Amino acid sequence: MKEITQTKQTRIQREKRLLIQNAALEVFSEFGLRGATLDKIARTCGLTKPNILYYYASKDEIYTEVLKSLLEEWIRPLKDISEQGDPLTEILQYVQKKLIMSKTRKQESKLFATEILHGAPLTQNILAGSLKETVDEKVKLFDKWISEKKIAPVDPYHLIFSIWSMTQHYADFDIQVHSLL
Amino acid sequence: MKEITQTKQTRIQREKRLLIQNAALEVFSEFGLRGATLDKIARTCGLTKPNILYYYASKDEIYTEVLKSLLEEWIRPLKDISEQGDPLTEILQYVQKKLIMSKTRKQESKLFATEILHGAPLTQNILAGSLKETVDEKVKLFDKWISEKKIAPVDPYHLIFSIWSMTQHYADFDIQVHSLL
DNA sequence: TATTTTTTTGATCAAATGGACAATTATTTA
DNA sequence: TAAATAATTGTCCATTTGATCAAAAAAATA
Repeated sequence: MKEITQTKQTRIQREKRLLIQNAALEVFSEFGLRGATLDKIARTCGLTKPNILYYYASKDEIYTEVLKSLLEEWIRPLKDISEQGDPLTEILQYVQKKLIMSKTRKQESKLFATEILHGAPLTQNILAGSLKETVDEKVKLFDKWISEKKIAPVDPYHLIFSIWSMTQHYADFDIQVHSLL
Repeated sequence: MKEITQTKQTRIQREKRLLIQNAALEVFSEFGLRGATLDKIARTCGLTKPNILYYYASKDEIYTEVLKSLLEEWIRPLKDISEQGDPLTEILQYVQKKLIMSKTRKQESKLFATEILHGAPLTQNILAGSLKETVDEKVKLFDKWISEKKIAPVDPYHLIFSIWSMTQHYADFDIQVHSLL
């Protein structure tokens, strides 16, 4: 199991990697990248530290993987944005979906928030990397809407980014916001 | 300089402590509590590590101190809230002031954001500790307004907390929000 | 200026931590 | 079932890092 580029994963590999990812999400979201330790992750998922490093080359690789699947999940509802619909309605619908996700997935939300607060270099890498194709399609659509003056002229990446951060925020401070208004 | 409870500080102590605090704010806001190292703080302010530990007992103490002065600064405009004025107007005025602070003090803003994301146990300690008296007065006023049904029945601490987090958020995502709207 | 006090630093320590590796065990596959 | 492959773990290592301390240097004080 040296090559990650292997096409086939064994059953055990799938299971254990998922186990590690879940534990890592929990630990990273609570302690941050630097505060999280391999020992904590290991303890959380009931594996040994070397065993974890058998599945992932490094702590950073685990973090990247977790963040990647987080972004993949968050990008998924983006696909539903339709060129046919009204731009504002379509975007608001996406916001709505994202809002629900933020509420039900607090840990992911928190991890992402920490990430953007620290400059989010990793997020941008992933967006420009493995998720590029997925995002590019909608970015084009946003650009089209912009050129047609249907929405304000913003960097589409920033637009997606903003939606994420804003919905995340409302989710995090859900209770306070509600009790206030 | 063993006793921190000393009433008199020397000129050097005042200078160096401030120097350390500024460096610490910079490093903590960029790397977080656990990501920040004494070496980084030392390098940033041009002192040696043991020298820093001559002024502060521990890394945690530096962090607490930085957060404390941050909270002190943020609480200051709270005092201007007047019992005579209209509750909503008064609170909104405070929000306005806080918003300006968030914009001009990005580092503090970021540090606080990281803090609340991680549950903010330290913030609550400080609020309930050394800043208690300062806050208590306004908390009473909020409670009064609540009993008079002039504002919604919320925990006043939560109210202050909410204002901080919300204004901080708008400050952090200033550019995106502006380009969006 | 002599003495005392404060400040600074080089050397060092212990604990934590990411990671390596060989040996062992479990699982697949032929 | 035997051989090969995959998975697991105990042990160990190097580095980082928070913290200590005694000795030296600087500053304040008498």
